[in-house]
Amino acid sequence: MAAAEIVFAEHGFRGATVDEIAKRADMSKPNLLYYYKNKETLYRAVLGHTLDIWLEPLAEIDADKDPESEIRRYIARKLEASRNNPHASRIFATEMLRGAPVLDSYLRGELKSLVTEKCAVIEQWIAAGKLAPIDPIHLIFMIWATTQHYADFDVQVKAVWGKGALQKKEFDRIEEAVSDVILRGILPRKA
Amino acid sequence: MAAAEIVFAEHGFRGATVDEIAKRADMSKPNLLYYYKNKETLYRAVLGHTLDIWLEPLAEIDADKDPESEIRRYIARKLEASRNNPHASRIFATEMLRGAPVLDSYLRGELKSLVTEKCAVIEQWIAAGKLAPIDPIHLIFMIWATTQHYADFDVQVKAVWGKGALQKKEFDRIEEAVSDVILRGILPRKA
DNA sequence: GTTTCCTTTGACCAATTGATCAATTTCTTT
DNA sequence: AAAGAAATTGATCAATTGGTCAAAGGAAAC
Repeated sequence: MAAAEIVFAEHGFRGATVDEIAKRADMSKPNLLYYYKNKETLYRAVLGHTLDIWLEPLAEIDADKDPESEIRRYIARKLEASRNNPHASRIFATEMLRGAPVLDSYLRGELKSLVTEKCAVIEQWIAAGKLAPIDPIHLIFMIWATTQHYADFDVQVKAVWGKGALQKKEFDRIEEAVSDVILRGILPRKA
Repeated sequence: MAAAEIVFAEHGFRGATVDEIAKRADMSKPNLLYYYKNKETLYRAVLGHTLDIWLEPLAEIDADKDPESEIRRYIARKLEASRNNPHASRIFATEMLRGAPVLDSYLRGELKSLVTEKCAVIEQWIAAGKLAPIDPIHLIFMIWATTQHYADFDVQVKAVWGKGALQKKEFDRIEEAVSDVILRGILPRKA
């Protein structure tokens, strides 16, 4: 699974080869296909693991708590997930790039309902004057985009930022910078 | 080229097949290879086209003008590029995902210098009290991430937002939402 | 020790892949 | 219309692909 994650993340479903995955897992190709009957089964297994990581943090947002801490925590969690599991993030990206043939129903179903639900929470916060009047869905997209960027475009970030591998230290700076801009952007101005 | 863009965008370099590109361009495979001697040459040609679109908007940021209009315009331009050329955006993404073997030197060279230059501009604005003290590079990353998200994760956006194809109307709403949050996030508060 | 079941693999298969080539068609130039 | 250049393709190649299979290896049960 770990080997498959790496290869699928780098080359997408079609670009990945069963042989490369097998070699990376130090086993023969037939042996790999003994546990997963074909490439797609393996892909779906990996993708399933990916989804859990992806979905979890959003579900935790609590309407009863205060928006600043909730959103700050959400951004932190998302960045943490990107750091701890960059391959999962990238596999998700390749799946989206090819039009999400496998995840399509998940997107329209589970994910959409969860997002709708959390959008309502944000609207509630806005109505209570705790947030500036923004479009909730784009706020969510912004957080997704930004946090995933550091995993998916890791090479670009490293090259342009001039850092080597991004360590916890770098991610802490990222978290601070991202949270600050977004929260300043959505919290109502003091009277 | 247009056909190649589509196929490379969907499946990445390794996942794309010369045959599929040829068929999409209504020509035979040998005929395609008559103009581009191999798959990689074709890929590099497409990628070159991509880069122009990618780099251009950033270069336009002008230190002498006011940050609000400059950044608003940059976001608008980036979103426009994502809308007009979603495949370019996606090809760039697949290239990053596989570790940028082709673009690596570009990232460390041309792109890095341009970013460094524009970071200095932003620092200048901050020093002049025209912007809140933020980390310029993360602001740039945020803008890149967010604007590209709507092209690269198009399926996800459509599925979750519940829209069909994203038209100009949708992109106008996106532009407004994104610009508002980011600008509120970085402009200094009125005294 | 031997039988049974799970695991592993080398050899192999058909299909697909990127790429070549000779032969043909189409277009340009005269 | 003839000659030459450019464009196009069917046939073909070796290599790689996803996947199968029969046989061998290893661990647990008896």
